[in-house]
Amino acid sequence: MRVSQKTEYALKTVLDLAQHGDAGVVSTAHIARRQEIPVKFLEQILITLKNAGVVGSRRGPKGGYFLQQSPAEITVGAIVRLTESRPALPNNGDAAGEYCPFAEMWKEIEEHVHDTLEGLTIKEMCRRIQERSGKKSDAYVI
Amino acid sequence: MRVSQKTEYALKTVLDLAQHGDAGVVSTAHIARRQEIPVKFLEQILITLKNAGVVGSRRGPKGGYFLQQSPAEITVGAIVRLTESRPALPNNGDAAGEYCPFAEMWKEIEEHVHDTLEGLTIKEMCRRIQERSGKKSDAYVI
DNA sequence: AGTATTCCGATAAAATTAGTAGGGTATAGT
DNA sequence: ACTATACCCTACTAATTTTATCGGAATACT
Repeated sequence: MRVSQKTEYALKTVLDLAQHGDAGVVSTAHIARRQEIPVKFLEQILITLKNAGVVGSRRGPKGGYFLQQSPAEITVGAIVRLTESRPALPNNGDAAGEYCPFAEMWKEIEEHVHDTLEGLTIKEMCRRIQERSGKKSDAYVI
Repeated sequence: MRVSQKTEYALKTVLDLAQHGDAGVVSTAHIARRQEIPVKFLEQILITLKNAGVVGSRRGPKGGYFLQQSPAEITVGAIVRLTESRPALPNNGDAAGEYCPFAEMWKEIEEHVHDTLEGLTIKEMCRRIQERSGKKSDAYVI
């Protein structure tokens, strides 16, 4: 039961764009350096995100990527669904007409995970970072 | 985000023992046939279960496996933990001192999944099967 | 023109999962 | 004691998935 590196990268990428995309676009190279993602791998991920309409792009010098939806609209679930394409949990259906109680169990868990991820937005993630850094500052101030 | 076939097999195996182990032991061959699990793969799984103390065994003719704990004591989580050994979710910790809000998110989800699986026993799974087959019977009776 | 950057397809390497092979070991029944 | 049965164990192989890498084409800015 695992989440792929690709998904983790995709999330960090969108978060990076939300945090550093204020003034225009952000280049692949910048994201890669900050989030420690292999450049070529990141390119693929960005293309995926672009095809899904999450980000937009501008080519050529001074080019780069930017969020095409607001951080408040982009849910974590939406990103995860893009990169975690395969059937999340065993759809080991009721083989041979047999009822399998585990299938039901997995389904319930899957739904809960889905709802949780769908309830978390990139904006919320940014807020949590703010919150954390805020607390840090307080400690220093005192 | 997936659960391995091995885990699914292990769960079905324990369930099979709970359902067919009333009168002594159940052989690998029987479990394999009923649950459609490759025999040699099943052997490995049973050894894992045995080493964990979930099942016991008797060798020789008329030998086989049996539950060493009561179905009410065996939780689904206990089985899953045996076969799903690797770190469940990316412990992509706070690399370079950076705070990562996703780590926290995954942790919360992981805990919920853990609690859910830990709250479900094999006995409960058996009950659900009973319940389901009971409803079926009712339909016929009427 | 020259350069920076996104775009795209193919391929390769690594890791994990799923399954096989083949023999070893204990035990029940004869 | 012999033999058949079934557990026990280690190693290996095959398939799949994940994680990249490579090389270049398209595009846009200066």
